[in-house]
Amino acid sequence: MTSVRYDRQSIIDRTLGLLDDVGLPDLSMRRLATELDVQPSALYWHFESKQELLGAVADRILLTVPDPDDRTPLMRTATAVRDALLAYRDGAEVVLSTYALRLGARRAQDALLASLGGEPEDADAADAIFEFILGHAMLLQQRMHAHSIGAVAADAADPTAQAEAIFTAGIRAFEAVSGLRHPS
Amino acid sequence: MTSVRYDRQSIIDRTLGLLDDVGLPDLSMRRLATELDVQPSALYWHFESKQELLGAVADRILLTVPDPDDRTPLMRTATAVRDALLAYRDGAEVVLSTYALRLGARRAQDALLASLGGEPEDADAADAIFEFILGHAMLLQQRMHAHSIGAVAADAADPTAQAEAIFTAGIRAFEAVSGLRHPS
DNA sequence: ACCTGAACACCGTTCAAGT
DNA sequence: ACCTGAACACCGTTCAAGT
Repeated sequence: MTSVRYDRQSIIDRTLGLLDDVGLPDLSMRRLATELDVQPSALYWHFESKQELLGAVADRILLTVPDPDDRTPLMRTATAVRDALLAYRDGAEVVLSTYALRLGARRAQDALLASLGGEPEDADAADAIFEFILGHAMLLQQRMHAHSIGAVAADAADPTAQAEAIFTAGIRAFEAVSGLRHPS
Repeated sequence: MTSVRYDRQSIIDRTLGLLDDVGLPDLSMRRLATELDVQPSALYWHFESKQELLGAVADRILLTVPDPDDRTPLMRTATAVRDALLAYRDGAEVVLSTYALRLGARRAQDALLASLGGEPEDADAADAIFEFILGHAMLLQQRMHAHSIGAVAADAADPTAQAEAIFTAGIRAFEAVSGLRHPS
């Protein structure tokens, strides 16, 4: 009967797993505690609040975004950010809803800025691109869920199909602007 | 002691008011019921669920967006959509989180498409713009709240300042693309 | 038609106390 | 240092019953 011990890292891992299984609305501290075979109050030794835990989860989600590199084309970096958000169920909402206090989000913005050429004058554009990707990914995951529970009109097509075209249209617009300003 | 009666419309109005007062995290069916001097269960005669009520609120938030008009410049329409989302506390999150099942969201997309010229080939771009505005507004409201409770670094400036520049950078990118395709 | 009352199965969080 | 046990103040939702 050796009692299991957890550190922040392992709790974050298990939270991500549970998130993928049940989705954000059903991700409760009590349910996570049950999953870890621990009392709910035990979690509060490691994290100050649910918010702080979700913030750490958000940082982890964005950790797979590659390091900034000004030779990576914008479309590639943007796709990497999007895919990081889509890798876990409700990932975009987790990042979006804990964003304000996040430091880890800078990682994504830095990568996008590097892909734009790294000029400080493009910082606003990089932020705008990140905001577009976040909105896009959250809406897509919303629709995927609505589609999976059949809460949507029967004529509704698979949401991922059109999403790709919208994503491309969005990123291309930013590419164009960046290309105009820095003609190669 | 005449008992007050409510219809969906008046409940939606009061919900919007309560949302503005307490924010989405504290907007509960029980609290709303107390506000209306009614039992919580009474709300379920008018609305199937909290989700459905919030969906109706989301539709109402977007109702102030002007009717589609292809003579309205994109920046003007985009600003109208953004301002509708910012008009109530956590408005962007309410719209974003109930979007999938919404019909009312088409209103905003239609207005944006009209401002792009109304060509069907620009539908993806119009959707992308809407996604950008949603992401932008939600992030901004997040930051505004974090700023107001002082949950953010002391060196952090007022979030609305930079937001305007980011918003402009985003919409301009889409303007440019539309301009390239339909030269006047 | 519209609402009350009571219940069911949950929440996040705190805090003394244990080991 | 790390966790338990018990409590506090809440949730969304259902449903019989009232008017």
